[in-house]
Amino acid sequence: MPTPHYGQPRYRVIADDLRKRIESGAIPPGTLLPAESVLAAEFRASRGTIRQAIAILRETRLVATEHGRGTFVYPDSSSSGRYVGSESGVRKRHVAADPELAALFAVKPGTTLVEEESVTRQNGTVDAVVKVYRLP
Amino acid sequence: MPTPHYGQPRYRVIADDLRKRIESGAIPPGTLLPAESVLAAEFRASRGTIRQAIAILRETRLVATEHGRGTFVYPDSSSSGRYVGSESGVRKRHVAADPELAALFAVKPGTTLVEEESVTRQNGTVDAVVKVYRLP
DNA sequence: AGAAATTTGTCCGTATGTATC
DNA sequence: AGATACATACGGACAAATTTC
Repeated sequence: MPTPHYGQPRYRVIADDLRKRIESGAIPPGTLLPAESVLAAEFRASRGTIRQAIAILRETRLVATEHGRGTFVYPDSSSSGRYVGSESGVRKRHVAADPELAALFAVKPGTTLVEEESVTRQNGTVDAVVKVYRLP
Repeated sequence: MPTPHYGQPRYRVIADDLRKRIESGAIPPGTLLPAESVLAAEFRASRGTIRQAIAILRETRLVATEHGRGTFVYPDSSSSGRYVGSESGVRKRHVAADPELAALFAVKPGTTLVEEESVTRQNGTVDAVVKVYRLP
């Protein structure tokens, strides 16, 4: 079989499919994605292609992968998985205020806050992660 | 031949090597990197491994790749870190890395991180809470 | 405690598609 | 048109971390 990738490449199509499953709640936050080998069988794609798809979800911070464990869906990602910054490395999302933040902002715990996350690097390695919380 | 990758994986070693060539000026800004096939021959690695290495440099914004053309060295971005030292009350403490922070810092979840928290106010009311995470 | 199974990580070789020169 | 270079995709093999038995 040849390798035609008309329009979108397969790994992007697969990534979109998985993203929809996550945002729709079909794969709830905090749970594991099916193993790469399982996804490969389901999509009839090679493991490498599946890994490319998951890499996209990882870049957008929709999931996190751990060696030997699997790929987890991040908490939050179901209803407000928006990625604003295109390439700037700044990611904006809505989070619920924990008791500490709630006290600082003088609101009830659980109130929605805006979190802006940016990453600074030095020689390619992550130097610091900065999170800024504000009221919407 | 097996596939032993003691210590660092090959693609990271190759990425470091290329990064040094760029930072030393051996590959001047604006010029092309050798083609992937050439690098593959030089490092005796597969093209896939070379592509993994270049992907790292791309994430760091050290190079940019264009389809059919090649991989260019960025015209120097040595932007220094911009720091706005707020004024007051910087609170420092140790926290355990959640999966997301762990992934960013490339450490195991649970690893100790230093968290610096500062609060900016306007007329006494909290405007924003800034949290900076670093490795100890 | 230890072995086996599972899962992700790395690496290779090959083939083909697509964009640029 | 032809050559060159990057992009996508496959399949296989082994390494390393985790979980399960």
